[in-house]
Amino acid sequence: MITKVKTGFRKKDHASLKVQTPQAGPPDRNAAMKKSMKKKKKAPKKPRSRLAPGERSDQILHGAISFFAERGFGGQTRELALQLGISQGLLYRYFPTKELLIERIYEEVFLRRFKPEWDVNLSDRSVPMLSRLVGFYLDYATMLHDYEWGRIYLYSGLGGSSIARRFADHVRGSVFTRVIAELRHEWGLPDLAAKPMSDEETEMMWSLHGSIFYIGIRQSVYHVDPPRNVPATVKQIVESFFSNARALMAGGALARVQPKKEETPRG
Amino acid sequence: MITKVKTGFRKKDHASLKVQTPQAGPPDRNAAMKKSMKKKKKAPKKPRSRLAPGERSDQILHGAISFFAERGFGGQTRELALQLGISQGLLYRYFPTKELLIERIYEEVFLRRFKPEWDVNLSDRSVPMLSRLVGFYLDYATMLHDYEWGRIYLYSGLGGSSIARRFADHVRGSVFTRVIAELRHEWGLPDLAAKPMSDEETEMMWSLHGSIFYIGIRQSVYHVDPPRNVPATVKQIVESFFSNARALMAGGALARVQPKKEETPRG
DNA sequence: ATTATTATTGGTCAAATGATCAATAAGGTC
DNA sequence: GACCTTATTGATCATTTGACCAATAATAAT
Repeated sequence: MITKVKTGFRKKDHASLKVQTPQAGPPDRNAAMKKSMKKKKKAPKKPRSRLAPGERSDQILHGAISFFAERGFGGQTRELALQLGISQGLLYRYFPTKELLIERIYEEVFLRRFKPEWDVNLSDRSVPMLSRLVGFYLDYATMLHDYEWGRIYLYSGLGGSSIARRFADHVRGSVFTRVIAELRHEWGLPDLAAKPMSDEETEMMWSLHGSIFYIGIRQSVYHVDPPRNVPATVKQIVESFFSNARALMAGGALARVQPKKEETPRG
Repeated sequence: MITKVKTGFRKKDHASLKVQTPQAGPPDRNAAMKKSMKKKKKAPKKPRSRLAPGERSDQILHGAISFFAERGFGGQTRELALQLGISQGLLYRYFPTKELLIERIYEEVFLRRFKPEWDVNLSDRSVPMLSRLVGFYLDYATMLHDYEWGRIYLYSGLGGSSIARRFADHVRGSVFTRVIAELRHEWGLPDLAAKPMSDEETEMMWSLHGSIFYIGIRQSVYHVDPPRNVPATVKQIVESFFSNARALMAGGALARVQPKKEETPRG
């Protein structure tokens, strides 16, 4: 067996640790602790708490979401365990590898938070179009602006996980399509079956999505002050979108592509 | 000295390594190599290249930007060195710690790419306001849409570096202020000295910034297809902003705060 | 060519880190 | 209250990883 002596210090330590002065202070505190302390005053020896597997698993999962949202997926299992108040080994009883745990997090964060009623409400033509749009984005924004959701979404995308791409594709396929379909109907334009979504329409939607999501990014990533009144700001953005969209969709690509009668299949 | 025997395998290895079959093949290959192989056939023994300190330092810095943009700052110095084609130890001659290297990257990426002429051009009143605005954002967007810039900006923000926050503050203090000042002048509204930037104006600017930056994010983070024509899309976004801004600034907060007489200053 | 300078390498250290497991004890059952 | 099941712990392993350094060799100076 090897007696570890704790002599080396990484350069990093000098810079990042708050107070780590080699000279002065209790000399050789580490070695002293190793030898003398059998029962430590601190860490009041909390009794083992034994949870039902389901509960513990949930607790770990949600703790891990909060932990990895903060630290990124490079965060260490030991620290996660510490934050959860359990031993590190226990993590591996419920999640065989760190990677599997992360997969579960993706599932929980991305798949569980997309509400089916969004699609339904967006299509409810008994409600005025602008109200539907504002109502939807106000609710959708609560997901986009969620601290953990936003950070995990970015971390997963930066890390190259396909889940992020798939989520973006899903947004485009559901939200974008539904909104454009309803706007087309609202303004008496050809429906999507007759004329597929144009690049301009897609970009219009991305722009709307981006400006609303960015409200969350600037908070959760850059810690810049949020809008004084978030719902009012979202409403404002959606209203601006709505008023611009009409001109763009009616006079823009659609009008340019369809009529002209020389380019389209001859009659 | 301890003879390493390489018996254990991490779970991770089973999933990620391509071919690592313990049985079969040259037995005890590692130990064999240690003893027998002096000159290896592979790795054609490339001659040492000796660069001037300045050049090597630059090469490392730019290689590190590309490397960390891809892997995040958790990327390992060994792999960075491999990608650079130099030994890992050499990194430490030029950058005493990984942390210092990262600091230099921030400096290079954030401080060096903000062009002073942006501010000048935005204020050149001999050019029509909308042209100035479009021209500025087209150029500004090339920075915002740069793959490395975007990813490093996000990684630094997520990692908690204050540089990201400071950069955002700087954008607000320079770009936002300049644009609003010019728009106020353009439309005969009170200047910023008379009436400070309103929350609505600030949010309007964030919204514009967000939708343009998000074009970059969706590419560099989520690998979603970019707009067919990026400059045209940016131009479109700026034009929409411009047409909405007038109504918002004239009829919105400003009018409400300043004169309560008639909603709009003249009509 | 010979020598001096120093950029570069390869090997190594200590701590960090994902993973494993035998021993332990909490909580239910009878 | 004794017994049994198994959730939990703490120590430990093998590898990874930031950092360090003595030996080496590329280039300039003489």
